Parts: sequence; C-alpha cells; structure tokens
Amino acid sequence: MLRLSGQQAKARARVSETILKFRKGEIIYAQGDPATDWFEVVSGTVRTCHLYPDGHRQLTGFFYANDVFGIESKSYRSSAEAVSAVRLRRYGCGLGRPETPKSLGVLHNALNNAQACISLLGRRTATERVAAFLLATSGRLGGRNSIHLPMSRSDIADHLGLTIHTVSRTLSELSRRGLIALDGPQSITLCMPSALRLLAEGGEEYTSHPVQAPNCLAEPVLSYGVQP
Amino acid sequence: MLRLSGQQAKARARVSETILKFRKGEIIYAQGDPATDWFEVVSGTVRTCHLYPDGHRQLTGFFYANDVFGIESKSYRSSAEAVSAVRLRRYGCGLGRPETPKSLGVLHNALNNAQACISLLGRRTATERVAAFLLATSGRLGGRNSIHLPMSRSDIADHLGLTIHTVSRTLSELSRRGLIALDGPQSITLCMPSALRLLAEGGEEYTSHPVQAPNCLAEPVLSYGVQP
DNA sequence: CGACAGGTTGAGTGAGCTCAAGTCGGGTGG
DNA sequence: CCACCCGACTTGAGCTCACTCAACCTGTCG
Repeated sequence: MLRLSGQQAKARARVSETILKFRKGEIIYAQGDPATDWFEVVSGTVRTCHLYPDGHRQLTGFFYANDVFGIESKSYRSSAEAVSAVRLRRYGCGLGRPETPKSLGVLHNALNNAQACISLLGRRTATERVAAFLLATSGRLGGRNSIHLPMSRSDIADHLGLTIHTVSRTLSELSRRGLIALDGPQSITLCMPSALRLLAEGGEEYTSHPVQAPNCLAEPVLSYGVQP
Repeated sequence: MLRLSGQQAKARARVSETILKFRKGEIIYAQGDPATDWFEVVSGTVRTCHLYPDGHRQLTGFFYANDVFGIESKSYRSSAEAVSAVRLRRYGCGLGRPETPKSLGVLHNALNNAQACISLLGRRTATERVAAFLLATSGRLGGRNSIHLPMSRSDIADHLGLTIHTVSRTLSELSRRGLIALDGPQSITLCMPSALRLLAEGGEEYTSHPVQAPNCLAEPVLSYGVQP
C-alpha cells in the first residue's frame, strides 16, 4: 500500500526535484501543524505518531521507500518522524487551489493505510496483533521471509497498542515455537508464514510441533498485503 | 465528519434522485463486493462492519443523516448494514472513468472517519473508549447533551473492541458516578461532558463528588468532533 | 572501564474476558 | 388477560492475559 508505480513516481519527480534529508529520530512535521504538504519516501523509514493528552503514543503507520504519507485535510493529526536516516520528496497541496485528480490515488492510499491500522488494532490478542504485523511488514518489504525491522520494540508496541514487554515476550514465544527466527532484535525470519497467518486470524489452536530446530524451509509468504 | 454542506448535498441530489430504503438489520453491501458505489445517509443510521476470519467483528464506523460511506478503492473492506430503518442516496463511482474533483472532499471525509476509529481504538482502557465514544457520538448528533443511541450494546462493543459486558458495566459505572444518566438503554444524557472529556483523555484521577443526584445542569458539550 | 540505551525475562497485579444468572420489555398465543 | 417466550441488557464470580514493577543482559560509546 501507499506504493506508487514507477511511472507515477517518475511523473511526480518532475514536479519537484527537491530531496529532503532527515536523520534518525528527527521530526518531519509535528502534530497540529497546518497540513500543507505530503511526502514520498525515497529511502529509509518514517513513522507517523499521534500523541494523546495523557502522553501515550499511537503510531498510525510505518512508511518505506515509495510510500507516501502526510495526506490530511487541515492540520496534521499525527506527527511524522524519521525511524532511520530518510530521504523524502515533498509535494505541496497548495492549500487554496483545488488538487489535481492525480491526488485521488494518493488519498486512496492514505485511506488504505488507515484501514490497515484499524485491521491491526481490531485484533484482540497480543499474538494475533504481532503475527499480523509481521506478515504485513514482510508483505510491504517485498514479501521476503527474512525481514529487517528498522523500528524499535517501543515503536512496534505503540503501533499495536501493546507494551514493549508484551511485544518482546510474544516474539520470544513465536521464536520458541519455531514460527519465526530472531537474528538479533531487528532481523526476523518468518519460518512458517502460513502458521503465522493462522495465528493472526485467531486460530490459536495451532500447537505446532514441539520447538523443532529453526529449519526455516522458506514457506512462501503470500504477501499479506494491506489491500484486502 | 462525513457531513456534506447543504449546498453539496443539493448538488449531488441532482445527479441521482433515487432513494434506497433498507429496514433495520438489512445488508446494504457485503464485505468483498466490488466497490462500485458510495452512499449518503438521508435518514437513519448505518454501520460498517469488518469480519475477521475467526468470526469476530470490528465495526469501522456509524453513519447518520448527511454522512457518506462506502468510499473504497477496489472491493468493500467492510460490509454496510442498516442499524435502524434507513433511506440512502447512491452515487456511482463509475469504476473505469476518472472521478470528479468533487470526490476529493468525500475521500477526505472517509479518511477522517477511519482516523476517528483509530482514535477510539488507540485508547487503552474501557472507560477512556466509552467516554470518547459518547462524546464523539454526541458531537455528531448535534452536540446536545441528551443523545439517543440507535445502536445496540453489541454494536458499541464491536466498535470499541470490548465485550457487551464491559460496555454495560462501564456505562453503569459512569452513571453511578453521576457523569451520565441512563433513561433506558438507548437514551443517555451527558451530565458532565468536561469530566467525560478528562476520562477520555486518560485523566482517570477525576474522582468526582460521591454520586450526587443526576442534576444534569447541561454543561455544554464542546462537540468532540472527529476533526482534531 | 563505567554509563547508558535497548532489549529480554520473571513475579505479581488488575482490567477486561468468560461463564452463568437474573432482569426487563415486547410480542404472541391460549 | 395472563402465561410464555425471546432478545437485549445488566450484574456477579472467577479466571486470564497483558500490564506494572523490577532485575538482568547485551552492545555501544565516551
């Protein structure tokens, strides 16, 4: 989702050649700022964060190369921050003037992103959410079984409405069951994507074979995609 | 949100004068159907429901008079059902042909609705979610303190990611604390909207005066609106 | 080397779920 | 009219999963 075709991306590049750069952790725009522009990720990863008055944080999306973000009506409902070093292309909405029909696709993408977020938060248990997140992330990062998570446990937790402890525990549990393999905190291999899919869908009954060694025979991941 | 100005509504009425009618509980479209049309509520209430493979239900929105729903890219991600008797106006997206710039506003509305849903699910406790839901619903239904809830407890529960038991208990608790008054299951009065707003924002510390009689001196509700 | 940030793991607690009654109101039929 | 049923709602008791609190590990940086 939020992925532009090469053609679209090229067309947009003509409009604005400026490449903005942000370092890890830098803020791209703040919650509440007037929503004058939207962005396309050239490289790196971006998160959008909504802060509640009590200080707690809800991440409303992660955006990778060729994704777009920052499409909002009046003011930004979430801030945007660089998860890793990031290069961006900026597009002005030109507040006053009517947007071109081109933007329709972009709006649809933003809508899909929001619905993907709802899809994660709509699941009930930690295992379901984490499994769905892993599948969605794998799908977005090209459908490979081996994925590099650019974001911290804290980011994942705030995206899924869990704590870092629960996320960490759940990942360990999935690893113990042999469904995934952890090569360091950021590098995860989906050993049994279809079993993960069962978990994500609430099929907790998958008791698996008792912790067989992480053989990981590359069961293909069906690109859990964000479009249903 | 998702409210059209009188002018917009009138302009649209010219396009299509057909009024569709549905009885309580009837399905307007099903999850997975090709998303060829979108709808405007003339009267009544509509819910959109996403069904997970395990059977559990996530309501992604309630739509009242002048709201629009059913704006999706390819196929409907949620089904739409009549909560009460409903009259609708239908607008074709005309799959193939490009949409008119007019639709941009409608898309923004759909996006706002999705973000409002995230805003509810992003809250952590049952009290926060229920309080936020009551304020949002009051705001949408005209900002009055006395509101008629057309949907069942089950609908509310599936919208907030809770069970009917927890929703019922939470409402009883709020009533016991004097923040709201329950005149039958469907009729609720917000006695202390600002205290509710504190609760919705995580300010659980509001211990209130011990259960004073439901005096309900009509503290104005600040239309918790869906736009931030 | 120590300080520190990010991550993992354990023990105990509590909010919300499950299971199970019980209540209330509306409809239907004898 | 009353008896009965049915669905929606409420409420209680117990349990469970995720949170809280706390310790510990690991790698990085000064």
